[in-house]
Amino acid sequence: MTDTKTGVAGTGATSAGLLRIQEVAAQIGTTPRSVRYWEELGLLTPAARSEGDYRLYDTTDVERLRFIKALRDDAGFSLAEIAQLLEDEAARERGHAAYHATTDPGERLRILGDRAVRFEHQIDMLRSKVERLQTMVDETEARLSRTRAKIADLTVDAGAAAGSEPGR
Amino acid sequence: MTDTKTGVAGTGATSAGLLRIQEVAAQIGTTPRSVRYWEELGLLTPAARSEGDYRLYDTTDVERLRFIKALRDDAGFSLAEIAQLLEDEAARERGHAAYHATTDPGERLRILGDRAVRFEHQIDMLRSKVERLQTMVDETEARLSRTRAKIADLTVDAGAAAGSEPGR
DNA sequence: CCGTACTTTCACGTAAACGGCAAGGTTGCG
DNA sequence: CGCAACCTTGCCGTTTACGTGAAAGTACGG
Repeated sequence: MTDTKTGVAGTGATSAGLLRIQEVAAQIGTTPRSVRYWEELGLLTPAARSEGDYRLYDTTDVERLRFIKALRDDAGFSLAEIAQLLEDEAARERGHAAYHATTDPGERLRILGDRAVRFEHQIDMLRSKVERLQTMVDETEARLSRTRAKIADLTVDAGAAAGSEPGR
Repeated sequence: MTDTKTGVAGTGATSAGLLRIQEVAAQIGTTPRSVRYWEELGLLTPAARSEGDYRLYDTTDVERLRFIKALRDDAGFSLAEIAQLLEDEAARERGHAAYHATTDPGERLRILGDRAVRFEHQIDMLRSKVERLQTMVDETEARLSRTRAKIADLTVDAGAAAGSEPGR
């Protein structure tokens, strides 16, 4: 029962922990077409290809795809904006390779510093969106409060006497 | 200098506090075309037309348009979703008229209750989006922390001796 | 080795959300 | 009343983010 992905034919991934496009698409809740399109826009690179040129994805790819989807669905960023944010991520990945390529502590510190700056940038973008959204929530809650106040007034009026018009 | 909107010809609005499409568009930061399109989708109704069929907007219209824009830009909702949320708002407006049309406290309570429910619905939608966004912020912050920890380690290493590889 | 399901690239189709233009009517200062 | 600037309703064009085949290759259990 742990084998949800195999379906009918194929073990899913050739032999390693690599998945084919349909499976990753299903895992993150999208379609193979979208994943290919995202790749076409430079949002990710399949990490590997099979003998017959099948796209093969590893866990970091899946994470990345999930992040993309979240940025699109939850944050409402356009793929172009996401491309900006992931240009950062891509640089980070390349930085990861460079990081292990060097032993120079100074170089490593520079790479890590860059990475931190990129994260801070992402956080800023997300936070500003959270704040604006929160403002909308607050405003709507204020309206709700006013409506509830009116309801309370009316309820009291109904319970007691029917005098003059209250908040008008 | 307080007359930013008039431009060259016209007082902007015929005589009352009503504005023409270009001015409201400018005020909320969009184009007349978009405003007309939003109207076409049923997101709002111009509230008034001039003698020559010019669209005329009042302050509540502007508020509504601002809300629409915020939902689109900040919350990232599609116009279709906004239409859903504003179907509520539209009902609210109609409810407003109905509210003043009746004197029956029971009827008024029902109308206010409906309004409150609509607001709650809107708040729920916005809040769930805030939460998902906040999760993304948290995750990114976690990564930032880890990166900073690495930096600290490296800095200590550099300041002291170069022993074995730390967190690896 | 065979059949079926999955995958590839190419290409065209589409819904959403407008942009832009045309042809004609409106406003309103001068 | 004249004319510049703005508005109206079409209507077609464009960008984004995919959907949907078509034609051909691949993976693999039987």
